[in-house]
Amino acid sequence: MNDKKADIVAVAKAARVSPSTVSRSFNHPELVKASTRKKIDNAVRRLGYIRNRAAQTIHGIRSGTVGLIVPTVDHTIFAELIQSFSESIEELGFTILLASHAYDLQREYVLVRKMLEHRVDGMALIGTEHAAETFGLLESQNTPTILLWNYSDKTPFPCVGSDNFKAGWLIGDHLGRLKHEQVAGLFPPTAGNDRAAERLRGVEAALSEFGVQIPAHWKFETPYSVGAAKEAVSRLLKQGDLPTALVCGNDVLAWGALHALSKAGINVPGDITVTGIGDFKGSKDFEPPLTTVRIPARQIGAKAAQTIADGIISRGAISNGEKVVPELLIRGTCSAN
Amino acid sequence: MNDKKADIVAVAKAARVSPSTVSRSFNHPELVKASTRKKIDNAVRRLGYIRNRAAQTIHGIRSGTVGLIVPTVDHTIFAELIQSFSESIEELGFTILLASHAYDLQREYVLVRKMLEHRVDGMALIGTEHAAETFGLLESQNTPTILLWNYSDKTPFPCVGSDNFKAGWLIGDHLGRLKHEQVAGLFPPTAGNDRAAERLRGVEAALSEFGVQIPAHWKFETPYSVGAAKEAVSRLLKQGDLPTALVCGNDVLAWGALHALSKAGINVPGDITVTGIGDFKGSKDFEPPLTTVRIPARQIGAKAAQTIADGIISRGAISNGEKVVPELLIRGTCSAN
DNA sequence: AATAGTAATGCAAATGTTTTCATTTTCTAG
DNA sequence: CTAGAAAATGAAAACATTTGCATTACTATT
Repeated sequence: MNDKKADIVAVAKAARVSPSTVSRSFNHPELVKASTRKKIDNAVRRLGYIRNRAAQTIHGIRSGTVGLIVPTVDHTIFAELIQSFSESIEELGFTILLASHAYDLQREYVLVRKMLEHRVDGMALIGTEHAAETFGLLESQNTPTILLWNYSDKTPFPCVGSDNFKAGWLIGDHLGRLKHEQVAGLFPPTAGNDRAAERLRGVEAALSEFGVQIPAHWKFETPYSVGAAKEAVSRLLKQGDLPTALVCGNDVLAWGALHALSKAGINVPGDITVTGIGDFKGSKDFEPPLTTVRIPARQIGAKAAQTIADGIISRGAISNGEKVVPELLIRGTCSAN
Repeated sequence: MNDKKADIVAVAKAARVSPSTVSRSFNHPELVKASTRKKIDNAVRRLGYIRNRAAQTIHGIRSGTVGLIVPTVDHTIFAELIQSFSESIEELGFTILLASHAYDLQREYVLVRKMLEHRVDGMALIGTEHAAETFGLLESQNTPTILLWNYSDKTPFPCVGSDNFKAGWLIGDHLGRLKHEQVAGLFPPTAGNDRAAERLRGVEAALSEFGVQIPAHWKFETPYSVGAAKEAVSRLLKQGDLPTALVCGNDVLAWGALHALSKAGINVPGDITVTGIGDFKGSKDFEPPLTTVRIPARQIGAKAAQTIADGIISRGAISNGEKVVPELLIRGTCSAN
């Protein structure tokens, strides 16, 4: 009986009104008499009718979706961001179309195209560095777009994010003040990752104000993983001489470093100072608690959702984004030299 | 010039063919002459035309989207799963619609409805426990649906997941063999979380075969977070007498426990044995490395994507799901009593 | 009781595609 | 060359909605 399709016209028939009235009763309920509305609601329930967004979208009505493309989901950084973005955007009545590009900006372009085919109402991308075609495409379709996580004012679309240079700088400056001169660095690959690149620049800039440099043999580039960081630090330890401080490009790398040091019986912060960036979940409760820079993912996600929703509703005219301020969190892994 | 909309008919006009031909050239290129195809491709490029999925979907053509609803994105467990599911499903030509319900099954129902409005081709949900209406809805629309992460054969839809009871059992059994008799437990809330509940049951079942029980004052229920676990274990330590083993419902809780013990100067595994479940990223490289049960998130995600895609393509007739076997990983945090 | 004004509804066109069927074009072979 | 087959294209209907405009049904006022 109900394994036939349930259109709006089936509903109309069942409620003994015209399809137009049914449609109106959904979209402009104030225009239809209460008693009629009740008849329609009953019919809807009886037939198990579910509205068809696709058929609405065709009329230039918003699709109610927002595209979100991240490098990967399973880095703590992004997971937290996605979660808060998703919560807020749902709250605002949209649904997320999600995809990941594994730091391949060409793949990102393809994904953006795909989302545009789905007629997303807006797009959110991570970072400020993207293929020129990606920007071009988004501009030509004038899709409200927002850049997350990093901040810059030289981008074609507004950003909601932190100043990653500043984040790195805070660490470098802190270490400088603590009189560290023998500093090692552990950073993720910077290709296709403007966030990491900026942080490293920031650290180095601040340190150089104190006349300190990270020597080449103490610069380690490792993938984003506890294991890789642990292994890299073990390598560093084998080199013999120990730096007095180890700067890590993000908290996950710092965790790995701390494990390696713990394994080697080296005391933190007694023998060596360690810092992270990001203040991921768990860093506060690490033992010892990790000194790091807070980049408030939840706040960025929520603000971004709000901004993009505004942009969608006001047809394209997106407000100016927001620069959220990174904050140095001094905890247990640092000591003066 | 191109700020007008770019339809298929605009393209047709520009290429001097009929809309039908343009459509065909996209969907059945073998039916249109190579030279014509080239003309069309040029026109497409010139006008910056992007296909409209919504308009296709209206014809009963697949929307190319799959809904994925998780309790939350920012738990390591789910992040890893989402990532691999997303990679695989993209590979197969679909895009994910993502939402989270924060362990509120009623909210989940609402989200499923919303996704059905978007005419997702399939749905993936976490766990086997869902609102009756949710199952009813999915059945009545006969949307290919798959249940992830947990496994059971009493569900209306196929599952791809692990036997969480077995996972818990492996831990309990291992501890029993190691002759532990004083066992404490640290578990997440089990309401709306069949996975956690099953694991706890499994642990207790295995222990009881050795005549061991977890006494009430050593049962701790804490939210999923390193901080909460750390705090709970600190409380346990204050109670005075120490168990010989501490079973944690998942690796994150185990991390928190290890930090608390480290802080208190209690040696693991010398003074106390600690176990996790899940084998999250980082557990292997913890110091000491965490004994846990591997539940292969990536494998589950990939298999699930494959299964749901098959189900979609073969119109509903979903194959039988898959039970992936949990595996005990004996690492550094356990010792015999 | 008639009229004006408003509230409620219906009709039909429009939205951007795909697809069936019919028609035209091209090719092959006799 | 031409018949016939095969290949390529086009016309029009269909898909599930929304909406502008026209119509009908009420309500209140005289």
